[in-house]
Amino acid sequence: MSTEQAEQIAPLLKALADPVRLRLVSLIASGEGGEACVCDLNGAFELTQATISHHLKVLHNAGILDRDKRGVWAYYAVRPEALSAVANLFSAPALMRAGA
Amino acid sequence: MSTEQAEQIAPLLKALADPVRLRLVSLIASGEGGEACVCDLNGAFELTQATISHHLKVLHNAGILDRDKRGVWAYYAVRPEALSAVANLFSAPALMRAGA
DNA sequence: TCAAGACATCGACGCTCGTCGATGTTCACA
DNA sequence: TGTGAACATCGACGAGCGTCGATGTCTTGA
Repeated sequence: MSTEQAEQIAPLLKALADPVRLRLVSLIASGEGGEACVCDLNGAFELTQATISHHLKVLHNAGILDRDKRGVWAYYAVRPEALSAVANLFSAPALMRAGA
Repeated sequence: MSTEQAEQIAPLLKALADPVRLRLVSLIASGEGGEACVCDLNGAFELTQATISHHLKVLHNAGILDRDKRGVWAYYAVRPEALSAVANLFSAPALMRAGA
């Protein structure tokens, strides 16, 4: 694994390396159509709306979530490519093995 | 995905969410017998020996690497279970889908 | 017994992160 | 036009992280 590859994938893992954000991704992925409304996500955590919004922004900036504003509501959807990129990285035979 | 699950997996991802540590795991996994000597790892980075030792400790504490001291040298080996746990998490159908 | 080497640990430094209250922005509806 | 609701952004705070030089610990071999 090259330095460039590592520096490309590390931010993805960094965005996912938080319990709240992991649950957010899980909730959104398991939502209807693979998406969820922020209004529903806010109630699932004992955290401020500002904090949830912050975590969603981090996931969005990392390319893990897509944002779609419909009227007053904002919907986030998971980008499956982002998650499969992580899955492939740690599956054999993958980049972690055979001197990739 | 439950809160407990998220709090259990997040530290694993956190340990891997660093370019240096990603390359360390890759180098060790691709080494002979899936292990590598610290003396060889030190030369692969433009970082202090103390910093490499610190990163190895983080990976060891997270359960990703096993440590084995042989005489003067220390060998680190990858625990495949740790990596496959991450791989399975982000593969469909996995915890991230179907309301797990 | 002593010196040198391999690796871990310590203490410190800037920087980033997670969280919050407060405020801003945009939309729907009266 | 104005009011309330949904969501984003801002500024600030304490805590944790990555890195370093210095030092400690352990092993080997002379």
